[in-house]
Amino acid sequence: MTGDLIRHHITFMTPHQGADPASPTLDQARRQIARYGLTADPQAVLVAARLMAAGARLGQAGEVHFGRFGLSTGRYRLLSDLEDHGGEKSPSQLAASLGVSRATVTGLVDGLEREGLVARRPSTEDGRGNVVILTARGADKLRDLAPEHFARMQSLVGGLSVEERATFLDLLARVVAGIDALTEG
Amino acid sequence: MTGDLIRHHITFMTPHQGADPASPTLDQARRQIARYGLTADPQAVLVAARLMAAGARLGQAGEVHFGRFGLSTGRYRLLSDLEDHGGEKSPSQLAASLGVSRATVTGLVDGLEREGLVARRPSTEDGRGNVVILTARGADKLRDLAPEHFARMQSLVGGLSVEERATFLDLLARVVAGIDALTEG
DNA sequence: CCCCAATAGTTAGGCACCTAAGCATAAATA
DNA sequence: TATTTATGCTTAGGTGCCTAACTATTGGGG
Repeated sequence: MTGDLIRHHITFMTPHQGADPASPTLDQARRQIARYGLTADPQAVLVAARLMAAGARLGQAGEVHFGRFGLSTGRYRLLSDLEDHGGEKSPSQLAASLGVSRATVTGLVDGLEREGLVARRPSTEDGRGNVVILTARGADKLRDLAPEHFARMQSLVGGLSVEERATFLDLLARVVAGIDALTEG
Repeated sequence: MTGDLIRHHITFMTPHQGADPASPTLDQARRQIARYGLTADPQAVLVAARLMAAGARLGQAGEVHFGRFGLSTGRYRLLSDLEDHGGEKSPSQLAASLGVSRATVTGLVDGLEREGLVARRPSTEDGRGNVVILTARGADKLRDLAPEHFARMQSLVGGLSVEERATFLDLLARVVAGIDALTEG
């Protein structure tokens, strides 16, 4: 029962057909810019808006995807990161490599521990530290979901050729580099 | 990375130089695929993983961005959508155009109403319905944040030329179309 | 040697998002 | 017309993410 707490997310998400509600149009961008007499480039604004919308949709789809396995994106990433590092890591290290706060790691580990996929052990080196370890059940879970997981990841970008994927990867990296520009200043 | 919301815990991250924590590498993808003897294309998996990571980072950066104005991404989108439709719309319509559940709209409107940026009025046509209206304060808020908002949106994609942005927009749209493939089946 | 700053982890409070269940009212049907 | 079904919105409960504050331990400087 506890394992299904996340699963219920997958029932919803009626795939919107036709006009994507969360996908802004060039006209919208133009109108919004014109409304206040600004000089921004509508195309640039459109790309940024579409990107943010895509990110949100992708995030939700990711939750649905991992929900199939009784996991969430965050829990999967933690499990996977643990596996990549010999199945043992401190919460602080996990927070750093996952790019989330330590408080978030506490919550993720709480959930995974309830499911028996990881366990906490006191650190032998640091009296204040813990070590999160991947249990046999956790390793099994990763092994079981791997085939479907990777197949679906592939299908996500299946609409692009190898060359297009390379291009996309390059452009995406440069946009990601621009994220700081969005928050700085 | 994403900004001030997360920046602080980077400061106490182990002075680990190197790769962006939340950005997977090709080697990681290869290793994960090899671990279970799968046949997935590492490049495709990498692109998908990077995209999801980018989406998450972008979402967080967006929260930082809108946080500057005392808003959140969801609240801004609701306000903006309202403005685009004459400043008046029902919660159901808002939910549809924002691509979120009606329950989420209830929460967003609750918050915006507390701030005085929107107001609820009973519908004159449907006894069970409400109408959410943009208040003068809400319109002011949108006007005030517009210059900085659009400037930052532009700077997000400032690293790309006009042609590259067009290419990116096209590729992004095709990946978005592949999102359904991720959840279907 | 002791005190205090830095660090590890958790807890508390907040927002956004979800599903499911609860009301109220409207529309459709018997 | 009366009953059933559908729709509009809210509420309850759950998850992930955050910041800030709190506890415990480590370790450096007076």
